[in-house]
Amino acid sequence: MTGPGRPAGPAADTETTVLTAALELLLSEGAAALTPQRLHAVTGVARTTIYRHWPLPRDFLAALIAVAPHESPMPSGDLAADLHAETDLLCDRLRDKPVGAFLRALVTASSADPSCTALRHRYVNDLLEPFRAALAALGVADVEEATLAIVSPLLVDTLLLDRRVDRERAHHAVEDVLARLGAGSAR
Amino acid sequence: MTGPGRPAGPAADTETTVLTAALELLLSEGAAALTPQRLHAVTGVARTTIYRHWPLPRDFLAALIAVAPHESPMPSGDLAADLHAETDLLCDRLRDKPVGAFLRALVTASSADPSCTALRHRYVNDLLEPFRAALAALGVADVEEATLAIVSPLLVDTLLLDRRVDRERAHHAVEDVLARLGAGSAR
Amino acid sequence: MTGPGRPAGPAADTETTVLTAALELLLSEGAAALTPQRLHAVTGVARTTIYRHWPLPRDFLAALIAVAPHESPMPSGDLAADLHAETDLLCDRLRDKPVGAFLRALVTASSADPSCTALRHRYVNDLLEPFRAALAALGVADVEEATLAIVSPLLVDTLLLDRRVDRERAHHAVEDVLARLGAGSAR
Amino acid sequence: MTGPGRPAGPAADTETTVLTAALELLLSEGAAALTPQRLHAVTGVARTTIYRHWPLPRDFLAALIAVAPHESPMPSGDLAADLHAETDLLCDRLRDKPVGAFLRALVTASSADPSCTALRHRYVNDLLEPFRAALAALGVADVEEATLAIVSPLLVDTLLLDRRVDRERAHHAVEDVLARLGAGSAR
DNA sequence: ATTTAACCGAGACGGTACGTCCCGTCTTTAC
DNA sequence: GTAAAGACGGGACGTACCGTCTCGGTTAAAT
Repeated sequence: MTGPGRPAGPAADTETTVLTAALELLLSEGAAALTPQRLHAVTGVARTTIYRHWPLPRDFLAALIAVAPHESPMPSGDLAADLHAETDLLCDRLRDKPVGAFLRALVTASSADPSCTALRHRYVNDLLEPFRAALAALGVADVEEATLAIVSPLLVDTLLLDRRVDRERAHHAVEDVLARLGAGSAR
Repeated sequence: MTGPGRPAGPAADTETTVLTAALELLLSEGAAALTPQRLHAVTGVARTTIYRHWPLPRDFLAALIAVAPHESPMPSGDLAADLHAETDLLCDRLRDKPVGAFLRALVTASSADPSCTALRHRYVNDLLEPFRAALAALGVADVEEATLAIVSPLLVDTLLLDRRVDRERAHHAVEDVLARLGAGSAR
Repeated sequence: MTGPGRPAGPAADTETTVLTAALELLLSEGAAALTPQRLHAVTGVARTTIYRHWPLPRDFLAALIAVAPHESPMPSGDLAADLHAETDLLCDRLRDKPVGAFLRALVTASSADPSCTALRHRYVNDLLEPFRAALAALGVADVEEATLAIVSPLLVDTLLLDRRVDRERAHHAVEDVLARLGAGSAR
Repeated sequence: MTGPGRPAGPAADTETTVLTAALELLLSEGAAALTPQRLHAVTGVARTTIYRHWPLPRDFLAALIAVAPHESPMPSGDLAADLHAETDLLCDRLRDKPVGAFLRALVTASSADPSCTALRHRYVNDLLEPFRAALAALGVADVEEATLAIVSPLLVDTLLLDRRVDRERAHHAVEDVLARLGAGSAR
């Protein structure tokens, strides 16, 4: 219905103001701080307005994830090299980048709101996807096992042990997978 | 109306009553439900009493972990067989046993209360310790890497992807480690 | 269960609702009943709302006193007659009118919260003021002494002895003051 | 920590210990502070013990009043002089002596606990009694009116206006009563 | 130019939970 | 019998958020 009146002018930059602050809050204080009250206090945007834009708590996380860049910078030719590059990228994103905070936030949020688990699955799968693709292209037998063999130590180090990811071990794991691949194909 | 004053009769064993209910709550509704109010509603124990016993939220988790059994039932002779047994045990504990819930709870809790991270580290390390010990006894070069190679896929499956642990892949990972050990010693 | 959120419809006039009930409570149960909890139970207004309007206990008393009428209905010509009329009015207000309850409440409240003493002084002085003015107009030597000679027996009867004020004695006291005035001027 | 159980040695004189502290508390913080909890904190006497000795809050006040000395130091011969002496005594007791605090406490307490009003009446009447007796002996017509004419200004000054009693005015009131008596008897 | 819809701000309100404090009763242990 | 220590249920307190709703004011199209 387009009667007389102002059509959907996306109007102010409220959204970006709030989401920027939301990201800062998420990184500095965790997912529990992502509350309308808190965002109002930080941004000055009225509480009412925030509720209008993101009625449910999970909407903040969803919006943040939607905004976050998913760049997979890998148009190389060498499949093995690509795998190493992808590993390097993930290590970077897990260190001081929002990925670690996002993972914690998603675990926390879905413990309170089951409707967040889907979000969490999507986010983790988006992290794993490049590895699955690369390993599938390499002809690995059990793609999922190989993917987790490379990625899961990094996640556990970050999420459960608060250790900095060990780049060397990560590449070592990649080489193991590739070695097993060669041995298998050579057999 | 029961009027003021302590109820007559010998006091019920408050601690076990509450902790039992707390465990049930943790398993059924997650860490966010582990609140004095909720425990009062479930157990009938007065809110005040609960605060008296566990003044801080983290005290519930600490008490539950302290109570939970840490049985490591493995006095076998064959080191490799022991590793497989330990793996089986962990798979069991991650399925329908409290371990998964504990991990989620610890991640959630330490996101709100930094003083819980120490608890989380201790708990995860207690999970990893048997593997570290077994692999060290076997003479593995990088014990930590091998431990995570076996355990971390299981944790990621449980914690982030809500998939049931894949026992077969777990044992496969154990064999890979053992095979690499043999190859390394043969080299 | 009505769910969260503000109830629909234009908000009832909360302030008058609560203050009316507060006055009734004060008269029927004394100052100790003037508590947010109690007012919530009586009026149905949410406890939170009550705290928003009157954050401190003394705010109830202040609001009630501010609302209570301070009518001094006396534009007569005969000064002596005016004094008797004022005395009658005070006797009325001390019987079954809120003044007695206010006095008790103010004594009670200022025993717990010293910031109420100022309120009490103001209230008592407002009671005494008409007498001071009338006696000053009559040229009484020690206005304060004469004022208290008339008023204080009434206050003590009401406040300390729970006796109904004795109108006859009050007027007798007025006449004594006037007589002494005549004797003094005649001397 | 000495653990539960009655401590060794002959029990200290609990009653006087507690009542002494109670008096101090009453004078320094008002009647609202006369609570078992508070007295335990001050005296170290176990809460249980305090409840056993004074089950109701009003029991503290009753005990304190019972202990307080009611000395009426007046074996003179001259009735008028005795009245002035009694007035002086009351002025003294209302200044920095417990009487003022007792009065406030009794008003406060009876606003919460109606069973205290009887106590209050008794206490006030004990204050008035010497005056009533003296005035009756002098043959005053309306004893009650004369009593209040002398005493009530002092009480109002102390209780409602927080002013120091005006000794001069008090004696002036006494003389007024005596003068009226002479005039009446001379008529 | 005037309508008209979309948006924002400020704030009131009912409600739930929190963590604390105190109350008054009861138990247990010790003298 | 009396005292101390302490556990317990209960009630109230004051605070913090939450989520909903009302009421104005502004702005930018569309008529």
